[in-house]
Amino acid sequence: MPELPEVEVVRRGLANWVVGRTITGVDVVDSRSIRRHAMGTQDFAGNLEGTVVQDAVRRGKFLWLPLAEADAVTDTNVPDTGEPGTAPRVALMAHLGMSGQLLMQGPEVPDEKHLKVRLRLSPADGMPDQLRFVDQRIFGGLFVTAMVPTDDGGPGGLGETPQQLIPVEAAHIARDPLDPAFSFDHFYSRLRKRRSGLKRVLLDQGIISGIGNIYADEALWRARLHYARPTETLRKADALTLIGHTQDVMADALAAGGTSFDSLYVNVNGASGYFERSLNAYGREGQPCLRCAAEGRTTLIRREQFMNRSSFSCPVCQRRPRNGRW
DNA sequence: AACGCGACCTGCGAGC
DNA sequence: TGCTCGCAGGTCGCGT
Repeated sequence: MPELPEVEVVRRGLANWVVGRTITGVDVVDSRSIRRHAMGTQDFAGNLEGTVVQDAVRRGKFLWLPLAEADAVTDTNVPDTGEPGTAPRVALMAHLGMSGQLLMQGPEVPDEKHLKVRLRLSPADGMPDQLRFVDQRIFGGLFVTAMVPTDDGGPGGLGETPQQLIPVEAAHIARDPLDPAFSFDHFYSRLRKRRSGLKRVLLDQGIISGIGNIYADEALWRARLHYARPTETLRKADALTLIGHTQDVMADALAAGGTSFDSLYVNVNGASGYFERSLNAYGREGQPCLRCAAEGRTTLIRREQFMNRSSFSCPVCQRRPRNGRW
């Protein structure tokens, strides 16, 4: 399932293959994949056809392509800017959800079983002319929306050009740990104002983005912290260590081309990731904690339900509180 | 404010 | 063999 490193891999692929090209046609094969586009299929296609892709930008797990010269946007998601004569800047937003893929394919490649949307692109030397959105579980999707000014300045995501605009639907998403504009102090102050469990905050995309269930467990394991640790007891040094580990684990995954568990996820060029072999906690229920093993203990990774999902951790390295004290 | 939960989906493996 | 059931996951929106 794509998390931040995988989405970044896709973003880079889009930057290479799609930026500068014109969208010449749109086939919506399954309208469920554009259900966040309130005005429906015709409006979706109409807003895309004839536009030029200007950039590929990411914030957390949201990914978007700013579009030049789109016709007037009629999407009701979009607030009126009130500026007469200036159409709002629009973007094609994408979220990969659980199983979404963006694939560059030539016309000779048969439609994928779970093909949902096909964008036809103007010809470009040596590049396939279709961008396909393929999604088995349909948690992801595409929609066209307007962009509004960011309130926190700085570059948006890891796009190569500074972004002053962000799609309204991504405006509530916090900076991610790989973002050059990520501020640890800002994150820590927000964390300390929360009265919640540590993992809950790690998964809250409004406080820190890009972390999903897998990397949350991995970072907590590396930092030797329990998922239910009350945020108000977390010292700054511990938080700093934790964030350092999220950055490490994501950077490792990015270097490896992204994680893939079940071959649902493929990057924009169609190559699977292979980082899953490096996981220390996630999915390792009943297997030895490798850190304990290195220290001569045999401890088995446990699985518990937390936030209605599985949490994997080491019962020795990542202790629960005793007498309520951490 | 914090949290739980249902809805949205499909495929897969376990159990009968 | 074929059925049902539970599970996997991210995000959003609603109820408490």
